[in-house]
Amino acid sequence: MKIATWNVNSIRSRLDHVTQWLQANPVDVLCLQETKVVDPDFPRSPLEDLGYHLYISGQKSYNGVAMLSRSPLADVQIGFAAVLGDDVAEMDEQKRVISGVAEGIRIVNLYVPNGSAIGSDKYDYKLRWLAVLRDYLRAYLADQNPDALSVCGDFNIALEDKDIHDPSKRETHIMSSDVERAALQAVLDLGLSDAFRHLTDEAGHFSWWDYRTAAFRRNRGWRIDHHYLSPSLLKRVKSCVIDVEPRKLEKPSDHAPVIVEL
DNA sequence: ATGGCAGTTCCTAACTGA
Repeated sequence: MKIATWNVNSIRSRLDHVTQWLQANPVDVLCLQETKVVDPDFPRSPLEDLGYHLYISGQKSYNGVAMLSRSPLADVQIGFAAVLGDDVAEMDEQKRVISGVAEGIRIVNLYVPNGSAIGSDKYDYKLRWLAVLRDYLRAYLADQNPDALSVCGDFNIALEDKDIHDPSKRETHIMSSDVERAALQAVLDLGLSDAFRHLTDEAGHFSWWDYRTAAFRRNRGWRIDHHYLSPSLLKRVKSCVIDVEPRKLEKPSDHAPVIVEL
């Protein structure tokens, strides 16, 4: 089973890239982030014509997540409140969370807040959001027996220095501060492991490159798009690959897709 | 120290992203 995650930076601007990529890489489930479109305007037909079932949660201009699956997903749940109740409804105003079950695996698709700048209001929101995420994933893990939880998406955090082209300023940079890393690590301490790092210790593998300063050509990137697996799934992982090919196209997303095979 | 690139909308300026 292949599951992919890809921040497309607008599904309408990236529709051709996504359809071409799916034809070459017919994964079982594709999780998209930053679709940037309200649900009635989501370009469903070109993706359904490829044989995918669509599950979407979008908003105007910003954020937005979607799941494409070759087989229908069971028990699709949108937002934190679907699991944690109305106490966290405020956290669902930004559309960043969707999940569903395929082949008995609960697949969660996340777009973690960027955080803007350390100490900003958006940064505080990012940290609060990650605290809610921990409660949300704990509930899914408690539900699953045996454990079968796969969590992917754009995490907007690089956990290790080897996930950053230049870690020299990492403590003052958004996405790499100790506080952000600790907040994500607290989530992972529930019992989730990075599929990519399970398979390689190598530095220099990135999933996002700034549009500016020819960052992709110089491979000045960050590895911030991840697949996290519960223990029983980690035993089944065959590969976890970052596909840099779409990043080479004209008008690309600034992120590359990441594919895990179980 | 700054801005650089890209997408979207209240669209030719301002915002958000990372």
